[in-house]
Amino acid sequence: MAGSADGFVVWKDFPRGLRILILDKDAPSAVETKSKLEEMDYIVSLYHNEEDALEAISKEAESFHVAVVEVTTIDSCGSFRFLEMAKDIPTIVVSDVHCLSTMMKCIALGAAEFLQKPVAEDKLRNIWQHVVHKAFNAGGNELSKSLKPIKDTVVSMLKKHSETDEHKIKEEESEKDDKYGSEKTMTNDRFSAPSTPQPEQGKRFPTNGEFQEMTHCSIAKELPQPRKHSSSVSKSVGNTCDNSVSIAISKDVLPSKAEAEEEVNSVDGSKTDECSAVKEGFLPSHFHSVDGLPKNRLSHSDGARNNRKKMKVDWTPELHRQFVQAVEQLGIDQAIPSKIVELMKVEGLTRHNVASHLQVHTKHSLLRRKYRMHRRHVLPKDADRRWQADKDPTQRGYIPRPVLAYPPNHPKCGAPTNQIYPFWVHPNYHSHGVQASGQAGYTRWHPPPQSWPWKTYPVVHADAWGCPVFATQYGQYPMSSPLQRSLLYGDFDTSGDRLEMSQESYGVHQVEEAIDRAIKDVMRKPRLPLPLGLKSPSAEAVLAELHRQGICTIPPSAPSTDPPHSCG
DNA sequence: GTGTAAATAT
DNA sequence: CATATTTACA
Repeated sequence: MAGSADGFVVWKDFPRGLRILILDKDAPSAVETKSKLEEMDYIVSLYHNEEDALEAISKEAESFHVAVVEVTTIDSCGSFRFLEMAKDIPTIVVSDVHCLSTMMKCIALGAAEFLQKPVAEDKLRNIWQHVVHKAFNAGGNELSKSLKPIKDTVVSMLKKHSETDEHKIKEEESEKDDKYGSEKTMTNDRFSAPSTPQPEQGKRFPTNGEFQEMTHCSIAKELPQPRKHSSSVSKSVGNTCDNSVSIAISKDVLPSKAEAEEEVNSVDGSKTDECSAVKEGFLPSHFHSVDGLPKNRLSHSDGARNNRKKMKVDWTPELHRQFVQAVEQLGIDQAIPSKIVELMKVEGLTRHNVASHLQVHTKHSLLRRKYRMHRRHVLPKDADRRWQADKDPTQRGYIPRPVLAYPPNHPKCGAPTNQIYPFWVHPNYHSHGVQASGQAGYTRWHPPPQSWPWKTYPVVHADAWGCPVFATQYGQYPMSSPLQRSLLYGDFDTSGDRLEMSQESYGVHQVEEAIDRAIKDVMRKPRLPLPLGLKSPSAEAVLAELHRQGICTIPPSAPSTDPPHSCG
């Protein structure tokens, strides 16, 4: 059944046509198994004694892709012998024996899996997995001729695995789905072999208290039989809903070693889902360390569900990190989804994914929202152009921008910062805060009243947030680094990002974080009617929070609030 | 394509 | 129940 072209053979309808050898003395059950397998389009050869079986495989090593042998309490020697002799063929042992030691022995002898009889149809159906496994783990050198095409096929499928393949796969799936749905895999007993390396979303396996960066597959929950096995890499066949292309390999790796190994990789074309299968770098290495950027990986490897439904991106700290980096590199006014995606160079990650992420991590912060609003209204104008003009990507990827303000007291803010924006600085600020703190160089930036961001947010009503509290705060602190950075970092642990933000943005970061929290805090307590309420309480809360955070730079700008001047 | 808000899934 | 993601829209 294997499409026979030469060189790169692609197995059409892959599992179909796989040759299976059955060694079973128990005629009845063996015959039954045989017929079942044949129904599944496998080519089956049944042998009743190891002699014949061994002879068969010895004659032509390539004759079979998988072997299914029975082991009985009475006479298991033959089977054991077969196991020993047929190391080259993935062998599944089926048996009535529930003896752990026997099972172990079989496995030790090389059995790919030990299945209790009666063997569920699912197991049989997915028997091909062993072949694929073998194909990918045989170690490129000794890839038998029969395995080669399989590997090629799988790789091929994984590569494109886009629309095209899904069709075929889908067909098969559909027909299987039905069956799966009704047939409960009878888990024979607690000793039953590990079933299917289920594309199980590698729920993170905590690794030495460290971060876990493993493949995280996102699979739809439509798994017929959501069985969970933690076996990350195993030789087992079971029911996989996604036959064919989803080989999810989860590995427990130490973060540090991350570099050494390739991460998930995915098919680039597909926008909805990708497969991740990486092992020994067999898969097309879609990764490329990007300049500057740390190696990119899409941690959210995803079980490529046949149904190109939707996959969820697992924003692991790592991924997020990349995201942040991209954003900061782009600079605030260029940090748009599409560009971020590009920069991230994470395969499979879509613009949408990024957009969402961006949204969340920004929405999260009212500040950011304000910024956005602001940007939207202001940037398009000349102010924007001016900035754009200075654009100089060479500078560490940042786009230098006019310094608008310095935080009067913040130590870290003295350094020249290249990205300071006149964020949501309320007009009043200019008359109060600026003056007070002597921000001489503050650019004249008076956005038209209508463009004030917070007018849109009842919660952040101007009356409430009127510069006194927030605007002022912000006016005080320079956004020394891309705003995103701060905000984004605020959401995640920044432990590893210090490098980047060390000199200039650290303080800012804290400030923003503090403010962010304060806002959150306040908003959580809707004591007063939002439209006009927040004012006093919010100011207090914010200030308090700021203080608590050690931010002591509260300029004398808040008319309604007693401006705490400094603290420690 | 972008930015949001609403819907949903977790 | 809150958060995180996706989907739908402007």
